Amino acid sequence: MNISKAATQAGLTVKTVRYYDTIGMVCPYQNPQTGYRDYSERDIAKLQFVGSARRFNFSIKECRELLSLYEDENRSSETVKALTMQKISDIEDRLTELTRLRDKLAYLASACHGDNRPDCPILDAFSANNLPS
Amino acid sequence: MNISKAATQAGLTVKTVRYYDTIGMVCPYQNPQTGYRDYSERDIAKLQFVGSARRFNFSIKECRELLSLYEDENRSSETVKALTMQKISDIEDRLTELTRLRDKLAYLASACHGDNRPDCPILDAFSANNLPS
DNA sequence: CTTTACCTTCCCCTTACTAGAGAGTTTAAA
DNA sequence: TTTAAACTCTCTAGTAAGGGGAAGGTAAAG
Repeated sequence: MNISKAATQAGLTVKTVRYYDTIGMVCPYQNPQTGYRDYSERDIAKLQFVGSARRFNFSIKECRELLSLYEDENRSSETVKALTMQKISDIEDRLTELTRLRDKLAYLASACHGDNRPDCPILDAFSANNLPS
Repeated sequence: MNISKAATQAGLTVKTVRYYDTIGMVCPYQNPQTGYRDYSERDIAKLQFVGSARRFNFSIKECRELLSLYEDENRSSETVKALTMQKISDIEDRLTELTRLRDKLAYLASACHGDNRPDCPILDAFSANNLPS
């Protein structure tokens, strides 16, 4: 299967699929005459797997780990679960941080009258360096 | 004031402060003999301002806009408020997305026994491409 | 046989810095 | 006064994860 069909099947762009080859993550057979890549069903499955994991916010490095577990017949689910729990924890930290950020900004916006007068609590807050934490 | 004191005052690293000079955001006087940067009080204020805005998740580009508003005596708070409201909206989109992501991962993790057996619902789910939305 | 739609590699661009090399400068101690 | 530490400078290269586009080869359809 050529690269654009492979990309479509996996819900990725051609650029991304080619990138996954160059970094050694999903490397299809490559015709030595033409240089064209030829994706097998197994390659497609791997691309789909990586695509899913990426959409779950796993980094390329983590995708590599997951992929090797995925390909390992003798794997245990222990490692995968640990990786996933860690990822959940990361996401929750990020959620906390973003929520706080939004609340701060909402507070500032509510205090800003938003008309043409030159005084502005938002800029003042940035400047004063005494933001509500 | 030398660069390391400037950085400390603004709660930034020396590298970052130097970077802000090279990209033309906060450019101090530079001694033509030694090449050493010399930060004025005004420069420090700008660094602090940018530091705050960055901590509020404003991009460098947005910081430039805010900075020009900050420096413009005739600015209106309208623009600043609009920028902030947009940023709040961006953050809320991101919150929604991350929450959904966490819920999906939590669901998968709960289905995974996480022991030494080789079967793993998480990997199966990534592979099957039929994830719960 | 030609046109169009692919494919390839190659290099630069992005964001917002960070790390480190190699060389010059300032400051404080001996 | 010398010397050594602690600064400073520029420059290059790297990060994550690809995107954009050029120059050139190839495949499939008419």
